[in-house]
Amino acid sequence: MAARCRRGTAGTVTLSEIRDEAFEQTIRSIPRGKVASYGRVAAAAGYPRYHRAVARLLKTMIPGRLPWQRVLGAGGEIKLRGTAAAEQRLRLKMEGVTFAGKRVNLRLHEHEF
DNA sequence: CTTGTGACGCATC
DNA sequence: AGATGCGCCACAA
Repeated sequence: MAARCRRGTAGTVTLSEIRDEAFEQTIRSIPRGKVASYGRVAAAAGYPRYHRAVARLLKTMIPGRLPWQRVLGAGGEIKLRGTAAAEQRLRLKMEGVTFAGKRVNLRLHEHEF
């Protein structure tokens, strides 16, 4: 997939856009019923230490095109607040993801990249 | 250029 | 379990 450059202003592709692209693909690679932490997604995409960038992406994209619900905090904890957290939890349960109280059973659902 | 803030992560208390 | 502190990166003011 190398013929998809040219975006942003005047055909330039920023590094952040490249990372976002990698993050998106990585998130999409998480199969149904599996989950991964922000840090794991970042590392799997080839950018360790960029976990915060992953969080920022998910927040900004506000996507219906990514399985955002499969991205959790380290330890399988949902890092959202209020209704959003409830929704994520519901969507995960619909996929068959089981919870141990407040957190996901990573032993069963953590995705290996 | 410096600060503050954030869907974060990890060690420590 | 909840609170703090430090590290990390991006971005707005």
